[in-house]
Amino acid sequence: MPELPEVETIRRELAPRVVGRRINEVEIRWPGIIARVSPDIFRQRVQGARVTGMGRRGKYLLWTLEPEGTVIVHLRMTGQLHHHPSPVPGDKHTHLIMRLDDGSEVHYRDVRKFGRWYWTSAPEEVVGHLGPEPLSPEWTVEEFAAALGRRRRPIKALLLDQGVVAGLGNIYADEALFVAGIHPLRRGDTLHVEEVRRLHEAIRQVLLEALHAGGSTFSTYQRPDMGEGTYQRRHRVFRRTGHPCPVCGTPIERIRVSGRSTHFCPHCQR
DNA sequence: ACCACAACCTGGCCGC
DNA sequence: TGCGGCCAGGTTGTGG
Repeated sequence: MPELPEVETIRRELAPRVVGRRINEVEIRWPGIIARVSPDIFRQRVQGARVTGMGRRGKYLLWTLEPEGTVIVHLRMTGQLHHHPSPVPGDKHTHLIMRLDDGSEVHYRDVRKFGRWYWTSAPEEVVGHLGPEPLSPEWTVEEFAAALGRRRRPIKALLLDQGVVAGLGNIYADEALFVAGIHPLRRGDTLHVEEVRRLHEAIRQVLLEALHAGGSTFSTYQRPDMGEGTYQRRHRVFRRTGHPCPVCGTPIERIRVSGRSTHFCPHCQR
């Protein structure tokens, strides 16, 4: 489940291989992954364009094209991007192949086909609903507090709301709440200033730690060079139900919050 | 405005 | 061994 650290890792590995290259051909094997425009239009707009930059907003990867437009990719649950120096056939889960002008290929694999590819001349129409970037210095405690202060939903649900802050998913929401010592069912509007400050810092800390580890690798996430992230080894609570809390030893509990499995320490997160 | 839940998909796992 | 059913979780859409 690629979240911000995984998408940023992918961006860093893919960009040097792709930026500056011309996209000679786009092969779409599963048209359902193309959103907003028809697969034919997508192919027309992308084929022949040159990639001049690769950026990220939240969990979205943005490829800037010349002469016009932006390709935006969201990997959702199981999407993977791989770069191959020379042509390979792909497998039954390979749904899109880009052939570049140096003979290399970018392959998109997605077992569950939830991921989406966009072409747009107005990226804000796709990513404009996103809240601030948590690793940007412009994301302040004050802004975070303002986004939480009026909300009655559980803090776990608010962290997963991409309009509150962009890029957190189930893993890093649970990890950040643990580091901040906040119970996932606390209502947003009941957090004290000090707790908001701790959570703001915890979010940045776990995202940066994960980024330095190359993200978390489960069966469904791989880096473009086929390497693996290692942050899953350092998860404190996520998918560690019954294991001892790394701080106090109390068994980690699992509950459902807003329909999502949620892991926490009942002693450290009251 | 708020919330719950289904839908999108498939593979892995569990129990029988 | 095989089969049915459930679960995983990001996002959108629907309905209460």
